[in-house]
Amino acid sequence: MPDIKHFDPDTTLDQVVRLFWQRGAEVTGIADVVQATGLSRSSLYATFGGKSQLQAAALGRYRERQSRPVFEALAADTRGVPAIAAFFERLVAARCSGEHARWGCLVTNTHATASGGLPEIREILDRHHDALRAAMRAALEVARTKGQLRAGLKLGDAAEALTLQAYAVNLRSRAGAEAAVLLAGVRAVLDGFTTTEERR
Amino acid sequence: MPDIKHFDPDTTLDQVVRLFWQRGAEVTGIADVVQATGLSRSSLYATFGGKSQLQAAALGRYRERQSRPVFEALAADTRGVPAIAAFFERLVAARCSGEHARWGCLVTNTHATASGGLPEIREILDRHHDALRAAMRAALEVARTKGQLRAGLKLGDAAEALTLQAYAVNLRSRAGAEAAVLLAGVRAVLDGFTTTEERR
DNA sequence: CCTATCTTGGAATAATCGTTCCAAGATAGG
DNA sequence: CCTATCTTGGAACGATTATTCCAAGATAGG
Repeated sequence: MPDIKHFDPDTTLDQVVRLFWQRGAEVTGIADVVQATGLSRSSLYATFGGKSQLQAAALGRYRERQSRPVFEALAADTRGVPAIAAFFERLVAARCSGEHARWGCLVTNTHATASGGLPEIREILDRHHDALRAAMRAALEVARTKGQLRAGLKLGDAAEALTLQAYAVNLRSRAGAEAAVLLAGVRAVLDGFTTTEERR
Repeated sequence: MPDIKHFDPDTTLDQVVRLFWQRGAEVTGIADVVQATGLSRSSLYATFGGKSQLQAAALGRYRERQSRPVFEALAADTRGVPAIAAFFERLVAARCSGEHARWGCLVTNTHATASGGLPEIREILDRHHDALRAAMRAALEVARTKGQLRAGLKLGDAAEALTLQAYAVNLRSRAGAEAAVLLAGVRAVLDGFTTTEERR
């Protein structure tokens, strides 16, 4: 009997992600969302609830669409250290050029905002962190079996270090850092983890 | 002939720094500043100008009071690698415990906000980055003369990597990361830069 | 076609945003 | 003490904030 939605909530959420990602969720008003999506306040609130819920939904969508594919690609890449290197090369490229250049990472940005203090949001941040560290560790474990890693390296600590490095790349890229500089920093960390003959 | 200020702009700016640092500058309103400092809007605007200028002033004050002493201590510490280790130990301690626990770093946080896009602010961010990297490099150069660093390590790249690592520590600490985890990550990076016998 | 039920557009809400303005108060040189 | 000049308190500004509400529109089962 009832009416159905006159829009697609999925594509709407994608538009919201772009908005929050580029400008920042805190400074993006509902009016901006209304204008960008073209739909009315009623539909917006009926579908997503308040702004904080919209923010959480956008963050989840970002992880799903942007982060997860890359994390899975890293975990599935069986090359070891070159897999990690490739991850960072693609990361730096995405952060410094293309349509999302200078946008940083929505998850990373959220860490620094007031919304990052909300328990609901912080749980997402932690899940994101665990996911990236796990993918890093998986790649490192492959690297170890291939003898690419220096003796005595703790894989958990190394995975944490590389994950932190990724955050910093996201952060500095937003301020306009050069790709070559970021890549050189990452490479220095990675080289420190590998055996001498494995570096290139 | 004229009247003089009935308050001390210096202590006022310190209070503003605390406010912007803890809560975030974007979500902190002028009303909050008025309440925290106890002075009126008139005095605030007459002394500091608008909010964006107040933000820039607070950022500069933060660098002066919080960052500079620590950076100088790092650059002046002649122990080499232990100096860098000590820097990070104090950093993690300051970020995870004490009165500023979970506040992160005002400069790091600003990277992720919309204000970080303003040319005036971005220049401060870049100066901060250069200052920390220079201090790191100075410590690394001492370390090299002491034979603490592994052969082939590029000091500039290593300094950049450590600087990035510091940003990430600031970021993750705000989301409640554990000190031990952060320290283990940092230590992994640093160990990768040092000679085998120098690690501990 | 009718009607129950949802959706939609858009007005209206109260609160808060950064900023401005002015009269009243305070100060120090003459 | 007087007065020129700055500072201060606080009201007021229009714009924007997130959110609510309701009548009008749209849909699909009966």
